[in-house]
Amino acid sequence: MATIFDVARRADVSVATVSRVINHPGKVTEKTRQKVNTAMEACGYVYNALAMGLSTKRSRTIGIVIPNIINPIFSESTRGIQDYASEKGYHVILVNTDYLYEKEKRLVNLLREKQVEGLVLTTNKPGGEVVHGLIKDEFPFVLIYSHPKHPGVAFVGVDNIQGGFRATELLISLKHRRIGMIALDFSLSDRSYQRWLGYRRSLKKNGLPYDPGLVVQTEYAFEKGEKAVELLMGLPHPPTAIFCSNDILALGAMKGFKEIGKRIPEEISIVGFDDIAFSKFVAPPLTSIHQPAYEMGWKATEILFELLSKIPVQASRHRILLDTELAVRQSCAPFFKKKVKN
Amino acid sequence: MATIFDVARRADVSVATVSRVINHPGKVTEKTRQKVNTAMEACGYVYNALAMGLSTKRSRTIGIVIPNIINPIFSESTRGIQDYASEKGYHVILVNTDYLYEKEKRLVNLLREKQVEGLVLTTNKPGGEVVHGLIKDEFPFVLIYSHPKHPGVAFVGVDNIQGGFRATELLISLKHRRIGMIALDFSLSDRSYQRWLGYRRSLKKNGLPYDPGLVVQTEYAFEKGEKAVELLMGLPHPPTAIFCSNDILALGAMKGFKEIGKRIPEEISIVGFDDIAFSKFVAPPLTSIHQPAYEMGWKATEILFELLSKIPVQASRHRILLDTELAVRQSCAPFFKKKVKN
DNA sequence: TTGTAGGCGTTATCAG
DNA sequence: CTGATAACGCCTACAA
Repeated sequence: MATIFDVARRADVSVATVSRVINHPGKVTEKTRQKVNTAMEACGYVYNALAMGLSTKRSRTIGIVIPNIINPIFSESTRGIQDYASEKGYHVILVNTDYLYEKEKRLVNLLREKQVEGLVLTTNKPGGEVVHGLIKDEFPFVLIYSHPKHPGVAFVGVDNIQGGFRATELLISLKHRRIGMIALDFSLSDRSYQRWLGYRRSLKKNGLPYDPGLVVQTEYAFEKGEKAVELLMGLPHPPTAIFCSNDILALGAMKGFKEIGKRIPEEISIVGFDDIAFSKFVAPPLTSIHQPAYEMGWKATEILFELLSKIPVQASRHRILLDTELAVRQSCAPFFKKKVKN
Repeated sequence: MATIFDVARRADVSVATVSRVINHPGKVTEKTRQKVNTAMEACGYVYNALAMGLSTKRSRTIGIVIPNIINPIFSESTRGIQDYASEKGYHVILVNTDYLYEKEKRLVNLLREKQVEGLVLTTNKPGGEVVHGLIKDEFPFVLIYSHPKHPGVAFVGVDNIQGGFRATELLISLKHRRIGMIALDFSLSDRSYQRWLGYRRSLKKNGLPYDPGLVVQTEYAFEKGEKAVELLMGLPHPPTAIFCSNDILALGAMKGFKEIGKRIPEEISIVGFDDIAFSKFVAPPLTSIHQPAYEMGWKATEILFELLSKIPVQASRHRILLDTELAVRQSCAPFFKKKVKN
């Protein structure tokens, strides 16, 4: 591969000059610039951004850590991150944790070894050692989706407790009294736990008893939502409505209900969380708590770049809480008490 | 930041030794290894993979070029790529072209500047200059989704012509005679063009006339599919069935039909292409041509690593055609001729 | 405006 | 088994 050196020789200038035409074309005569450019063409020169990174200690790369790119909510925020980063001339390295904290830990380290300048991090333990390590080393990062426990940490997200609360309020307003929840295992996702907190708060506010038997924690997959339905409907006193901590589980649950012949929303109401683009197309259209994922990614990256610029900004500007919206669709209906057989 | 040098000083060994315990721990005494490891701990050493890349000329990074990570078909293949790469200790840099060739060209260059060792490329012009440039420079890459014109180029994909053919055959077997197509603009996507070829082939085989008015080329977006419906249904002699070149357009089209009160499949049949995970959940479940996207990504990366290993393999092993499958669901129904009013 | 030379953090070769 | 040292390709004072 041709290097800056080869180009220099060919153009009969110094490497410094070549470097200049690359980085500060203004600081070079038109004539020499031309010479250098044609020399570059001639030897098929390809700039080596690695060497640049080593030399300047700026890789122009950031890392994105998410649970799983397959989940549309994460592809949306990823796209938001990429679009902002790319405007700044940065690239992204993308890794998936599959909600596994050990993997998250390992990947964050690998990303740091790759010299990413900063991280947009979706963590499963906002108070965990990954975040603490980053803080200790003053490594630039911004959390998305989860709220950091630590006050100085930048983040962009929605109020998950409030989201869970809203979802449940809707169901209760529809006269449902036995409301189940299918949640991502709390050990896997802090967001899921928060949403459950909101669910409980709503129950409490409305004087409804909390029945732990109505909450099933599971893993991330359509099938898991499906399975959860079996479990829930096998109960002696099954729920008439279900809140799912994400849309994937909700879709799985819907499938599960259809399979056992339960009609949605006549016999069972469902509300999801995330409001991925597809939720409005499913049958019936899924009621869900909307998160502005693209915007979250974009904003997070905006903040990350502020952090990188090292010009100090008030920490308050680094904690952004976007609004969730309740997207009401046809997967929920009022509950009518059936006649009780004697 | 602590470097290998700091560690060496602290452990009272040479940098060479430190490097050894990192890369070939076997070639070092247990004792010195311990010394070095504790020294690394002590100064919070973080390995610099950039420097390694410069020195070894291996960045342990590959590039992924796709139109848009938002499209689930691409997140699936991306995940397949990532999973294989990560098994080999590689990371990926992901970029979106938005089906824009200029962008593709620019991004491929940037990726090469970042010294990615290879590329898994989704191109819009398999015979274009991007691919040719790569070939000329003997840069390792494998194409996915599209078929290269050039014989030596590695690729993994499905037979798009056959896919389009199958979709259309299904519709024809259901007695449809006016079959429209909503396609991604051929200038944007070579796949779309191929699928159209298959569509035409099927028409021809069945002795149906080809009506260009029934084919609308558009951009990638739900709304574009929706718009296309207006256009098609405004025709004096509108279609009774529609083949869409991808599921996103199909979902948009379905929405469009619902909005004008056309029932699917009773009044209009629809078949898509890609069979993304969500297509089975929509209303009605979408008939679609299934592409094994995850597997395509995985296989493509497998091949890429063979290419990287420089051990020569038969080119034939580098051209993989996976099977499409026709996933028949409820968005298609037989066409019954309506009574003609006199 | 242009050139010289040292440094960025690793690896790898070659001695010891 | 360990150490010294020259690359790797680029950037950036500092000089000229």
